[in-house]
Amino acid sequence: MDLSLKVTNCKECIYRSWAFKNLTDEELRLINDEKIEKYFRKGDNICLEGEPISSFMYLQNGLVKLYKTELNDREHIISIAKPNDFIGLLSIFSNVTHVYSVTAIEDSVVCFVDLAIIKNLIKTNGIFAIDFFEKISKIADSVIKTRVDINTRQLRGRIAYILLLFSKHIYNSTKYSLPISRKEVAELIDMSTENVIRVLSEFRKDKLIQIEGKNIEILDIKRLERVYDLG
Amino acid sequence: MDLSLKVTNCKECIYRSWAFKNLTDEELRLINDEKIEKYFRKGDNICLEGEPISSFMYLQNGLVKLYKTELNDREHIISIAKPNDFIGLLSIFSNVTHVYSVTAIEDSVVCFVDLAIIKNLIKTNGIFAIDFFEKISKIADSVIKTRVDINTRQLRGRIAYILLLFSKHIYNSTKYSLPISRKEVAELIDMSTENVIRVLSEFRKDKLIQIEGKNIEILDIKRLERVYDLG
DNA sequence: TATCATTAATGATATATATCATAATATATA
DNA sequence: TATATATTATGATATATATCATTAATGATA
Repeated sequence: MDLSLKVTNCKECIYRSWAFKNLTDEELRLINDEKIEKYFRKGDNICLEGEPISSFMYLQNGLVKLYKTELNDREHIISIAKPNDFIGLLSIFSNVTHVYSVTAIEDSVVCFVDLAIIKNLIKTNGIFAIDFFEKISKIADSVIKTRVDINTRQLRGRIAYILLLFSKHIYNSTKYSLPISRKEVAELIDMSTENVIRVLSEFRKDKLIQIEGKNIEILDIKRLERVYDLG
Repeated sequence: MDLSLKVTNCKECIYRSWAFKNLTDEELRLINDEKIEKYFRKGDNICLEGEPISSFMYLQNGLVKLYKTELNDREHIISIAKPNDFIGLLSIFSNVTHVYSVTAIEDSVVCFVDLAIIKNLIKTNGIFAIDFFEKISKIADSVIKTRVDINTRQLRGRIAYILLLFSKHIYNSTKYSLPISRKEVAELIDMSTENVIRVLSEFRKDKLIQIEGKNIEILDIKRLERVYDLG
């Protein structure tokens, strides 16, 4: 799909029903007129840590990573956002500058809506406000849960977690192409790149998965889930 | 202080100016009439994972821990909440049951306000809605940041982090009584109890801190910060 | 006060994980 | 296409951390 050819009208956006369902036609037209839809190639930066926040960002298509650059300029991935996620997490309310950087890990489409418009909708449309916060809270809550789930497990449990995450929550299939490198997996679950590779090889030898480069196929999801549960 | 003798009027509550500043007298009276102020002794449960959420909970006084019980029924502490924090984090918008358990680690006072009242204020008072989310977002954001900061460091850096956290963000002093056991510190930063004790002893030998049971005094905060920065 | 249970402390050992080294493969770039 | 660069892969080794064992200290309870 050549994303650069597609322009979406908010009214017809398949995600509208979820995030922006409680808007009047008038309010929706306002967003549609003001929104900017941008296309990013894999590897493109969407925003950088420290830059001022001016827009509410909504991932319409693709996949992006949210990450921080540590003191030793190692990168640390906080989470992977999928279509329908709000990319800026809660920072848009709690900060004036971006707390994380965001980069496309697949070709992606991001909708930018001026923050002032969103804030004004929250002020003037109470039903929208409640729905909006419900949505944004779920995403933030799941980021916290993910961090805890990862931290309380060791290598094998963490790798199992990641494999299941992509399978269940992102691609909805036991067969997919891993969108990030082994190094990025390491940055996401706080382990060394070598050990990510090693554990993946172990899983292959154990017939839990099949690997060919980026292509992953989960062969025994029940056993993989048990590896995750055991930590 | 015998907390059980004190009852606070919302209008005079010292925290009101921050969280509930944009309410009319009428709205404030509604909260004041409906709120329930409960007193908890150290060790008392305030809410348990899985229980239905019916109130918005606000820590007026004391200190509490938010934690999850893992499969192996080890407890894992997500964060420590201090006066002025919203205890339920974002779950009140994203869930119908509590995602974490909350227990007092010092004698504490919690205000319970019926969720329906808060949600109604969000719907009808736009300025309040914005302020409220700003506040709640900051707390959730800082929980995420803390988790990342801890996970990207190893033992010495993590212990330094905890010592500095209590000093800077909770007690505002380099000398304080640690409100949690070594075991709970371990549950908060994902390391073994023995190693928590060991690293604390190391820090004592290095003249970074002085310890007498629960009493901690940071002797060289600059060096302790460097230990944290180095990871 | 005596007794029990919990917490703190420390050493020895086992295990988990990171780092270093090297090679093979894949991917980008000129 | 050739060359450089990054990624994947695996083994050997060093380091970090957990676990086990034991004792001391502290706090709770009768």
